[in-house]
Amino acid sequence: MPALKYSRQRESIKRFLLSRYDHPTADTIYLHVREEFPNISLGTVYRNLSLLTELGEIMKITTDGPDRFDGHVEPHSHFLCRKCHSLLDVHLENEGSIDQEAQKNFPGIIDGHSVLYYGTCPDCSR
Amino acid sequence: MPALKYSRQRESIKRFLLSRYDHPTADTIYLHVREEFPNISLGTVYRNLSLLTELGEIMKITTDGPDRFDGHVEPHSHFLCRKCHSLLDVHLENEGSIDQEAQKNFPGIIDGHSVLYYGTCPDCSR
DNA sequence: ACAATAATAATAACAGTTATCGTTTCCTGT
DNA sequence: ACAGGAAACGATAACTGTTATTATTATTGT
Repeated sequence: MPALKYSRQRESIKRFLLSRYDHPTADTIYLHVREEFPNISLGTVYRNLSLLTELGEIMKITTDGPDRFDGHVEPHSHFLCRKCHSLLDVHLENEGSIDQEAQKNFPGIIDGHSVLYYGTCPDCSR
Repeated sequence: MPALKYSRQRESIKRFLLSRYDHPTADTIYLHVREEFPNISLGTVYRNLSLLTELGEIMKITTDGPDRFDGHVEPHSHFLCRKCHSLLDVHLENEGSIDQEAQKNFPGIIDGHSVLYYGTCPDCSR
């Protein structure tokens, strides 16, 4: 693995994700960071999102449609609105014990999980 | 919505999924069904997988990489091996109460969920 | 058997993402 | 401060998985 080297673009991507709670897509991130770095490339955004995900500094959320990214890595779950496709945070009381619970009925080694809820978000349900 | 009309190809796809517990991808399904229908098209496979999913007769599992399909629709969760990418079933004791649990801390309407566990499968952990 | 229409096979188009490659930026040692 | 090496960049091509298009075939109701 090559030595990590600072980049202003990566810094900016991470700052943006930390300021947001709506789990933007790579494209949304690209459009935003472009205001600070007008000729950043979409490839740079993807490369840094992968790198930051590997480093554990951000979290990638795979759903139907494009991947979404979260700068807040404390364990929590997500909710996807079937109508407007907004992705919201859900904080479970037992987030920490989910793996052990499943481990009881499973012969392999469980070291993580992701939970995605579906339904209608507050805005769409009125 | 147009009236549903029988097709032998769709029947075959569903039969295959019911016989399997390894959650094959569209491509795997295509390769298999081709033994019975040598000139079935990959598009036909995708179209029928979407249709069967909408009808609730099968279940689509979105992960990193290609979508995978499950002919067994009783509520249950899944485990993805980080090493060999095999996808296995996990049966939780409280599968039915997961939505209500999360509903306590969430202002929208939750009507479903999907849980994906990560780790090392029995085969890979030795 | 016939007409209506859903489903098909073949293939093009598409979305999201990853890879390539020549140039720029960052870092380290002098 | 400067130079050399390597990581990161921007531009763009390539790739993967999936959906859309269209002319033909299969299914269904009369």
